[in-house]
Amino acid sequence: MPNRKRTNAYARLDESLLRDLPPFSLLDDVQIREILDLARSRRYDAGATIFEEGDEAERFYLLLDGYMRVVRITPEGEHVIALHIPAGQLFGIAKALGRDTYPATSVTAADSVALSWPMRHWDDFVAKYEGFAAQTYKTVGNRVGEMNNRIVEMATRQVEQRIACAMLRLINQTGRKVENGIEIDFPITRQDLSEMTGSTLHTVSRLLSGWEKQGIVESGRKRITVCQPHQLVILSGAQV
Amino acid sequence: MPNRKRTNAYARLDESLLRDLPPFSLLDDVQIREILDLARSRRYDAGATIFEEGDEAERFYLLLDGYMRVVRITPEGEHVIALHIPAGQLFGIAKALGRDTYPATSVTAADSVALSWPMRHWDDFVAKYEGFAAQTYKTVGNRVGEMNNRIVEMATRQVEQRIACAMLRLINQTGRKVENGIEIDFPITRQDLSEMTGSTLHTVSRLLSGWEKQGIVESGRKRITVCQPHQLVILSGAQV
DNA sequence: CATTCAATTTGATTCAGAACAACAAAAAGT
DNA sequence: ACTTTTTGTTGTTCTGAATCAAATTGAATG
Repeated sequence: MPNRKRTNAYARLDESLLRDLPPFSLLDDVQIREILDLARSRRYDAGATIFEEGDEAERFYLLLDGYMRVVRITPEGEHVIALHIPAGQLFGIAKALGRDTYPATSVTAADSVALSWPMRHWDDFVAKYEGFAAQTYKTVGNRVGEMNNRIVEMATRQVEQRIACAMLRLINQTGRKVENGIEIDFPITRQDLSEMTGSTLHTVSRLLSGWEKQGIVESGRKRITVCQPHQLVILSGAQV
Repeated sequence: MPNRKRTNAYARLDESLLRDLPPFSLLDDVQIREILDLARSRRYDAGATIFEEGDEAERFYLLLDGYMRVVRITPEGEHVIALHIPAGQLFGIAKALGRDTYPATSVTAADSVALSWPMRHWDDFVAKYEGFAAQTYKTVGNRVGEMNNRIVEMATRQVEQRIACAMLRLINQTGRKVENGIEIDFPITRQDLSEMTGSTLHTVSRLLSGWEKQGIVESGRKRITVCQPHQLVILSGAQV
């Protein structure tokens, strides 16, 4: 059963929220106010499903805080994490792909806050706001690039390298500097990592144990700290 | 060394070439003439490289005839076929992804003819021609969808299923009805199939031999005919 | 027609990593 | 405090598919 728990947000909607985000970076305060007035803000608990693959694409979203993952589920029920979306990015932008339904499921990986707009405003936004379309192309382009890399990776690298790549991507996107290295800034399980790499939690667990012995990482429950990023880069076969 | 052989085209540029293609389907003959006058037409031998990953994205293309593949090459020199592009579609549309360089290499899989335009016309086209932008989004969206499927496939299916999927995709896109089944309408090697599925030519060869014994396919040098598409669907685990 | 080269087949061997299995430990409920 | 559930570890087995190694077939070339 889909997990759709949500909490209403009490976040104060302030112009400064959007001013520095790429999609709206070229707008003046009046325009930003205009956009904010159309937006709905919501808080989502970690693990909440925002929309599911195949749903009518009714709204598009901007992740203000937290972390999202784009998941696809096979007929057999296996989960594949296609992509991670860090705060500040748009998601659920089906219209930008010429689609009327969401092509994948969106699940929060951490407690998150997102703005959203009815999809009917999409064309207006594209037409009206300087650079919005261009930024959207770029976002889509980057994601296409990432997916492309994933395909190459899956086709040519073995599990250890793929997991190293996945972890490097995560610490690049959400790494938080801590005492003994860089920590992935949201709860992440071995299972998650296996769903990002097309492996099994067992294999991931073994690999992490090995890396821990070598002092490359330090991990606990739903928590991974990379102590020697450089070693991971070497293991990954570079070219992240 | 990149293989860049080309032959100049003598194809007669006729309005009817574009009239029925999605990107230009809503235009009148005057507009189409306009577009054609800006286009360059060229013929490419099978195996020709049209542009390479990382090249300055100087032109965008429309494949009129033939078949293209989008290839990525790893530092180790392994080839991964990311995508096939059938006649009638745009390619090399870096601008649509907000990029200034091509994100992958384009190689013809068969003798082909393509129109192309300088990239500086891109924004004009988007602004000027009704539906061009929308169709572009759709094209991009479809490719994103395909890539997404590839990722899921690689993460969850084993080689036999992946190869079955790849072949089904090919016969859907370019299948030509022949006496005893549907033939892939361009020269394709075991190696090609392995580069589409992240496998090896040996494994592909064995699998095809097996399928041939079962009467599912019939193959020769650079040639594959699917006699029982339905069986392939079953093998693929459906969900192509 | 002989030669060369590319594509394919097939066998033998090896091994990465999945699958299976059991247990441990932490967290969350009751 | 006790049970249940979730998450993680680790051992063992087994197999799919890569790798290694030849041989064969067919097309292209001079």
